[in-house]
Amino acid sequence: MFPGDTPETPSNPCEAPRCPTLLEVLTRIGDKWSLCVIGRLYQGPMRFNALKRSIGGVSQRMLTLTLRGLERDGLIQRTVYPTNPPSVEYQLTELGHTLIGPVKAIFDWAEGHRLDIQQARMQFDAQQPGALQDI
Amino acid sequence: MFPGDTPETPSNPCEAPRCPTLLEVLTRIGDKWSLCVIGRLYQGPMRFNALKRSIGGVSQRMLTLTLRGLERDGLIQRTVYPTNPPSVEYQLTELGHTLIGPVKAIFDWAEGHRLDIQQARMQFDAQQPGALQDI
DNA sequence: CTGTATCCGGCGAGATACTG
DNA sequence: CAGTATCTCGCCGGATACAG
Repeated sequence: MFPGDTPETPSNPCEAPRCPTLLEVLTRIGDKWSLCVIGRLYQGPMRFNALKRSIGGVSQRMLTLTLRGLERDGLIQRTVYPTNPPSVEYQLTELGHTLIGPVKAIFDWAEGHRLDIQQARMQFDAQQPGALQDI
Repeated sequence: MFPGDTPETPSNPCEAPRCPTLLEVLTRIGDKWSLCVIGRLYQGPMRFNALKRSIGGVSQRMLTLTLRGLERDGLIQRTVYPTNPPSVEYQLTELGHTLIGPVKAIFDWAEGHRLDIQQARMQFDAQQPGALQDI
């Protein structure tokens, strides 16, 4: 990516540019809908429109793209039943299940420190002269 | 956010829409540069241009925006030394340090399963008829 | 050195219509 | 039901110029 970069193993857990994998994973699960999908499928297999209704607010297009991305990374499995009309079922793969733990760690951190973050934001915003109130 | 939504505590670790905090955190650390910054500051305080050079490939504008976002959330602290020319130092706050653990969990997962993901992608891409090779 | 201000191109994402 | 195709628009982010 950068000229002269050597693919050394990162000694730092956050050596992001040297480790595109982490960035890709975070980009995948950090987007608006992937976590919603994983959360829903965590409870069991689901069909396309059931997912769409369950999540709410997601467009057909974005749900399709999200599902394709997760499927491509091997996190969910897509099964087509050749009924009429056709039905398609999505479920977490084994790999997808292993992601739950780390995500939960982030989740717990976010829950545990949400007040700290809220307070930090309010304090920060209060110190800014003008042009704020985006939340 | 959605009509009829009740602010119940999520029993599912990934109930994202009900828990905007998680989404916000992931959006923050999931963006292209925040993790790079956190990774660099993990090793100690750093000045603006040192960060810029160290990360490489980041524009002044994006680095500034990234730092502002992290500062606003209370993850890093900005200290101005009134020298001439002025120097500004950034460092992780205590809150910022607590984020390292969960991020490392994701990092370890990404490292541990990168081959699985790579293989899943290749397999997925190989099954697609035409129009691929985006990597 | 450490930013802010401005311009602008590209793509992310919603809305809509159409297909098997 | 489960998608694909197309259009459109907003905003993200790079480049550049300027300021304290």
